[in-house]
Amino acid sequence: MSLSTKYDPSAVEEKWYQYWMDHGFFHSEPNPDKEPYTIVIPPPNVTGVLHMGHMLNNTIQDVLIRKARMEGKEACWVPGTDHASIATEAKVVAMLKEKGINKKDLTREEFLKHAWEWTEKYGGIILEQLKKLGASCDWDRTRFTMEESLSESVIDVFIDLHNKGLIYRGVRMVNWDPQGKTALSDDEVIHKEVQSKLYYVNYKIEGEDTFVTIATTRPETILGDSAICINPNDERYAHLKGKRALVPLINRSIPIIEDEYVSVEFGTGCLKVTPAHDINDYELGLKHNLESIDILNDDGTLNEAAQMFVGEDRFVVRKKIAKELDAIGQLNKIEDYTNSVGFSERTDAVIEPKLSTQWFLKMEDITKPALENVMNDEIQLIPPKFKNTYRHWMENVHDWCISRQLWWGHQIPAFYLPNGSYVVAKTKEEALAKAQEKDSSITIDQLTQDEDVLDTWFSSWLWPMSVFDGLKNPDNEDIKYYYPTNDLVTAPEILFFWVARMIIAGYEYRGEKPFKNVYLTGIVRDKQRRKMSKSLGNSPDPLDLIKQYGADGVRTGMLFSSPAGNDLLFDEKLCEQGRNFSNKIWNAFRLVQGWEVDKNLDGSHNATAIAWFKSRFNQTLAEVEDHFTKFRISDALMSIYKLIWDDYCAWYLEMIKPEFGQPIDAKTLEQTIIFNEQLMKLIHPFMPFLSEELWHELRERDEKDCLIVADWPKAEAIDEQLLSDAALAFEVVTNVRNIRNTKQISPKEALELKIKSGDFAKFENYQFIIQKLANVSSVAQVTDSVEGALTFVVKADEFFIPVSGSIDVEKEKEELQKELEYTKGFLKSVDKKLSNERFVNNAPEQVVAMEQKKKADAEAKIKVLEESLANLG
RNA sequence: GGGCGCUUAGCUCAGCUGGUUCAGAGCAUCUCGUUUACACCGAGGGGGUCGGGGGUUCGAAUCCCUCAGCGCCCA
Repeated sequence: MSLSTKYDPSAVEEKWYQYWMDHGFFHSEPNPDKEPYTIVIPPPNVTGVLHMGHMLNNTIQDVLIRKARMEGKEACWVPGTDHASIATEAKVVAMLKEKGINKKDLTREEFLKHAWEWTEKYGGIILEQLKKLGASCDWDRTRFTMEESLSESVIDVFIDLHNKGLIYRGVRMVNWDPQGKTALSDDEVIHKEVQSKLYYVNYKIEGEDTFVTIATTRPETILGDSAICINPNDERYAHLKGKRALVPLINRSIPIIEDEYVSVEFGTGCLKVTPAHDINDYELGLKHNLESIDILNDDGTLNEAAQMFVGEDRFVVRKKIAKELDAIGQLNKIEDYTNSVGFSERTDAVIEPKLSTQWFLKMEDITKPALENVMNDEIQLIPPKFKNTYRHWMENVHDWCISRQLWWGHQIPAFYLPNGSYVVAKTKEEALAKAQEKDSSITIDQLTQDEDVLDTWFSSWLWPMSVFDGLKNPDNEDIKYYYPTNDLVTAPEILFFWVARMIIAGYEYRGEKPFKNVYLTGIVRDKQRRKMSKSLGNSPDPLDLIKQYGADGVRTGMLFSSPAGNDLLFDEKLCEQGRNFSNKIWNAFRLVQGWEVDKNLDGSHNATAIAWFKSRFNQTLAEVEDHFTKFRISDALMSIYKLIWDDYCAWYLEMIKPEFGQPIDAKTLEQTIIFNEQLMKLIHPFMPFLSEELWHELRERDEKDCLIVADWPKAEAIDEQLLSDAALAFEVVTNVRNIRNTKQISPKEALELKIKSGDFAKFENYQFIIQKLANVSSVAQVTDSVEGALTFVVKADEFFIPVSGSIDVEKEKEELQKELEYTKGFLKSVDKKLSNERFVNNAPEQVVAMEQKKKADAEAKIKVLEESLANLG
């Protein structure tokens, strides 16, 4: 045997991936004779490198697409990347900074040139890494959200929605990063518990000589106060109703308003309201019609509106103002206090809630079909528990803030006229025409385009359509054939950001869902349940893992424990298990490959083994299909794992294996090779490389005869009787092995087996198998108990193994007695059920019949056990 | 504070609309084994009052209530 005892993935993975690519097996074209099966990849960020989350996500997609391809569908997996405005811009800014270039010193065009260079250099890395994993994407269809065609679609959609009156400009509180000078989305803000101080400040009541004390963590915002708020039910402050107070230091007169929002317990139970600098205060401000006084510049320094400390940083001012308040006797006290403060994910600056004008999309009506069609399962979320979460979000949806203060992205196609009004148009020329309708004297130089870009999600929500050019060219062959796509595999974290919005866009622009099923994977965590992250350094490098365990090993490792929607606690041991499995398959192949054929041999003794495995295979195949329809990918893998390891290797191959060095008959070998091929088909979606390698080792093949495009097996009839008879025979084998183990009899020592059974015929087909697997020299029927033998009982049959030495009669009796007692106890419980009239009357017939069978079996067994005991004396 | 979800063997998890798929799987563990495909292996074994309590039912891991612990989302 020339092949190594260990499977070496590195030798085959590269080879087959290249082969598949060279032969165009990943490529798909619309084919009316075939059913389409489409997946669009959740486009990873161009800034990204492959992490464990991608590994899981893309392994699942590859499993689905490979299975569909084998099933004869026109399988199309569209890959691509996402331009990721904020992340990419931050990377490029940092890169420029290292080169000593400040973004501020660049024009927009200059900056974008750098950004494109960066993207071209690094943007494709993650897709290259996916190839190592084995991802069978149609690389000819690779898309990028910023490429021309997709960008045009984004702009068209903006214009269209604006024309429909769904896009508007409005003021909103955003998370402002004063260092990055941009608004951040909520998920780019990291909240940390911080040790800070609670300042108790006295506000003078206007026209009186009294004070009211208010606690705040941010005394610098006092300068932007526009009201004081008390709880109308708070009797302590009832005397303040309808009065006014004076803002300390600047003596601005502000109203004292009443709102139940104020917590009576917190602080002093009295709240200062700064609508421009706190989201809750902003809401209060809207409700009570208060003035918003924005006292901060974009860089976090105070502006003219603050009247004091103009140009100084917010944190410097915080200290100074405390001193000043103290000096004039209006600082009551300072307490230590722990609160949650938001920090920018990118710059680590403290986030400033800030009012600004942004673009919004009205969500109320446009979301209706998206909600309805998930609720009625037209689109299925897997697992379905996410339906609730989805509904909750959709029913409470806020308008979508779609503008970002960045340059990298799709620039908003709005053009401002000198008078501050604006027109929305695809180009500056079109904008001019529209502007001139308003004012014929406008020239093109007087138009300025909005500086901001659109939220990245505003392009990725079109992804399932735009990758097929379905927006610009809605009747093209691709979109008609591939849309709606079949399955989307993504993380629950972006159910709203992305999935929901794709559904919205799908119905808005094609009147049709973008996909049928949404498979939500879990988050990959480490053994301590911590999310894997770069900053924690707890994530293994996927490419290292692939080197160590092989792509097949890592793929199966990821899938061994990843039920839909549940987090995956990653452990390298899982990859090790995957690698061991690869090796097991490899060695099973080595065994078969090493057999010589003797054409004169009669293999009829293997007929039972072959028939059994056939049924077992089909039984498992049915199970696997069932798991797949429910997206139980882990379970499908586990079924195949057990079929290969337990049924094929441990049972089947052991049954048919010739004596060492002996040849095998042609028929058995051929059948075994067929089985091996069938198994490679089943495992191929999970372990594409090893299975393809063995596919070609098992037989000489034509150039295009590859497993990746082989036919997926079709389930055939299962012989249930055969399977249950075999299970019985296996139980006999296990019992004999167990006796060897407990009695310390060497596996090399052949034993005799005598069976006392009312139905010996059922063992006849299995005689050969039992002999071989249990190392039994003969299987014989007896009518009487055998003296001086070890015994065991299976069902109602008694088995004897005569042994040469003396046997410990007492110990044998003890064991039989134990089993007898257990069976009697079992019978008692069954009897109890059956004697319960209400059970017999109410339970379904089937259940009652089952109980009656249990009773009969138990009684038969008891009889045999009692006889055995009697025989032992 | 509002909403959703989880708790089953040492670990990770199955267990659909109550009844042989009912107490399961994989891993880990223990015993034995350098047999001739594989020690990245083989054979065999042990291990759980299904988070606690209560209820509905002939029958509950499964349905209802309640308590405890944990997690996530929104504010």
